[in-house]
Amino acid sequence: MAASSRPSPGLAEFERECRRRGLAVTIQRRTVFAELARRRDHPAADQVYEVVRGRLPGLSRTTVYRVLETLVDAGLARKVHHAGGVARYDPMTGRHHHLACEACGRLADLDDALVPPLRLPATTGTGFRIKDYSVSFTGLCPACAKKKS
Amino acid sequence: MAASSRPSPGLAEFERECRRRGLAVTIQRRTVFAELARRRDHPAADQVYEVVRGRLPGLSRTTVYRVLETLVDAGLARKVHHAGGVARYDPMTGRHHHLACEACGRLADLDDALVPPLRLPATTGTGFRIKDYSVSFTGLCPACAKKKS
DNA sequence: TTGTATGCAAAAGGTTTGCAATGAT
DNA sequence: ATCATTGCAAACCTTTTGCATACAA
Repeated sequence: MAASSRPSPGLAEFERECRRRGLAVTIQRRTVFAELARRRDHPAADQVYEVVRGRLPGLSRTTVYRVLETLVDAGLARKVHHAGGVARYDPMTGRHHHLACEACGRLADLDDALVPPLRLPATTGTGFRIKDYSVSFTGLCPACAKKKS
Repeated sequence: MAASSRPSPGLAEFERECRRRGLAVTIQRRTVFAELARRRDHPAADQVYEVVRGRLPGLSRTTVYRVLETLVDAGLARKVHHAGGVARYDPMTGRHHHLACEACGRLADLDDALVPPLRLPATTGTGFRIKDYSVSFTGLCPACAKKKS
């Protein structure tokens, strides 16, 4: 389906970016990155931890938090804050948008190609320098829409 | 300036809504509401607490959290989650958008009239039922833009 | 008077930090 | 060999919860 067609950066790009920044390519970083890149559901740090620890016994939760933060700093991931107060991570790709279910909090991606392009408001009167944008569509996910009808 | 022209619900509307829902109109609720309605910077619960306690000595932080949640349930405020992981509150009004500074986390409102209307993506292929949307413009606030140049 | 709302204190997440040990370069 | 990274445990911060008291209706 269109909303999940968005490509994510591969391991090759990950290693290149680490080297470029002088970051050690550790097994923890590689595995966390691979798991995040694979997913389309904006996992929270803890969700990544639960999966990756299966492959890396002895992995520390702290490390997952630190690696995710490192990925954000390196421009390989984004940190997003939606309902619930927990930070969620999004593999970095081009502009894309979100569908947020107001009933259950589920979050899905929406490809930019499906959203009519938006002219950036030229002058906001605030002196704000706009670089990009992202649209949050709110409504009901299929499961919750079904429940309500 | 245009971005701050958005009106917010007044005390009258607040009291009417409380009565309609059988909520007691307490001094705490009135004062927290008034403070939130006054502000355009999406304060966190703690920021509201720090101000309101000045007017209401003995006010409990817990109460501020509870009152804000009540306002959200009553449709008088919105809870928004942007950078930082702390919940921030927005006096409820019509559709509006946000300017988020990616350097300092500052958040400002942007009136819907300044953003070209967006046709909702009709079929997303996901079965999602879209009801509304909000655009987050990211970039640099005036202060941070200045620092970087 | 009756039941809701508040205040306090303690608990409950999620996330960060200090420090010694480990591992990548 | 050297410095960054990891793991552990404890600290931190925001938010929530239980319960007795106070207050609006």
